[in-house]
Amino acid sequence: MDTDKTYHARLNSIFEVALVEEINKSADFRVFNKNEQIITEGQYLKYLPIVLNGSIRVFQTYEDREILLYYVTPLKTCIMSLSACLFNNKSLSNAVCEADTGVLLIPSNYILDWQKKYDSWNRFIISAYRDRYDELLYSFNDAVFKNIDERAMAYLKNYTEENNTNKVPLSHQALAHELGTTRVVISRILKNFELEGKVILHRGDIELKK
Amino acid sequence: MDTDKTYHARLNSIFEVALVEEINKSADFRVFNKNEQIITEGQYLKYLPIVLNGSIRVFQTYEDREILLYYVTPLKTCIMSLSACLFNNKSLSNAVCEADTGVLLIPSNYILDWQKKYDSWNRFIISAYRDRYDELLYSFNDAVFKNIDERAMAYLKNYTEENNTNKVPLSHQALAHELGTTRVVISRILKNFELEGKVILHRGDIELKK
DNA sequence: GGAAAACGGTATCAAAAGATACAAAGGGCT
DNA sequence: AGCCCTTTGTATCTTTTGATACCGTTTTCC
Repeated sequence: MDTDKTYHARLNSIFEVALVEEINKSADFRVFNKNEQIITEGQYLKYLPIVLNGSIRVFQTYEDREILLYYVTPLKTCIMSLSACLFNNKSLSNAVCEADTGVLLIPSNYILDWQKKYDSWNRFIISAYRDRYDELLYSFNDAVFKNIDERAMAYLKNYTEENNTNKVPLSHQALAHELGTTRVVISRILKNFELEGKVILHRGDIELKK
Repeated sequence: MDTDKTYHARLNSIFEVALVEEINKSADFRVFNKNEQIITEGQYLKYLPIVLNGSIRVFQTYEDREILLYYVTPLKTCIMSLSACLFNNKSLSNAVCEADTGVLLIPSNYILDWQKKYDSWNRFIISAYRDRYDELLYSFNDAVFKNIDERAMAYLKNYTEENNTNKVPLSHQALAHELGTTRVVISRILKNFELEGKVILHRGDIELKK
């Protein structure tokens, strides 16, 4: 768990000093447990969450299906919450912790306030939207123009690069879910990758060979 | 073409009075011709466009393919331009007029300025991002979870509802492009729709039956 | 230890979608 | 009228993906 110090240092790396002070004054810090549901569809929100450590999975449900939107990782916020807060709408999505997660809760009335006072807050908010949009656009293009095996390999490569490892700790089922397909399809593809010498399969994780 | 009056009335419907005055003082109004390219990939932007009439198609190119992002319609802005302006990055997309189009050009230095002064501007900017995100999310889910015939029908229905007509003025080729597939596939699907009595096909447009 | 759940392998069949090729019709232009 | 380009119709073949079923192994939990 974070000490107060590292948590300050982190905020200072993206916000101006005066804003960090305001945050410390006005925001609550809360820790949620792994698998705890923070937000449920239909709920009104009074706080904008900023993750300090851990990770939150954000998804919608549609016709019994869970539609993964994104993960909120440290120093990021959740644009679905932002939209809901700002326009005082019901949340359209759910948020569940992937791990024990420390979150700053910004009371929603400060959002527009800070927009008016702090450039760094403005950039933070806009970047949040922009980054999610780019991410989604990328996924969309992949989904429309690429085959699943390419998408799967891209996912594996991306994961290993971002997390600086060569093992992706997902079951076939979980990977299928990430890509919006079914377990059998993923098993088939991964087996082919293994035969081609591109990966080594273990129970519960996939090892990417160089 | 718009007179000054209707153009004022339009801005007043979304912005506070003081902001409309600032816009009139600081922004350029320009008219572009149909098929004129306003923005090219790689270009730096000094202005944020707000469309007053007409329509702008925004797209990226990737491996010889044109990837349609969205259309900018009246009283909307272009979030790709916004991102480029705000972070002083090269534009990642192209913008071409679909029709003769009147555009307000906001010098980029005013964007953050107005964020600090006007609630309505804040909401305008955030809504712009939110709406595009929602739009793209919707398309993404369709692409991943639905068959092309469903997507095609959804497109037709959506078009006729939004434009209050029962004819969609697109060639099969153009519709294929909208949905990221090929002409033959669309022709096949539309022919089926016709046999099922759902549409009537004409050269250059598709008529949706009730 | 034993039952239940999660995980992974694999075969078979069906459906969806893409690729290619060719023909015919419509519409504009000289 | 004659030419050309765009649009549409359609057949054939292949590839990709999904659906279902069944089995064996590993893990988890009482």
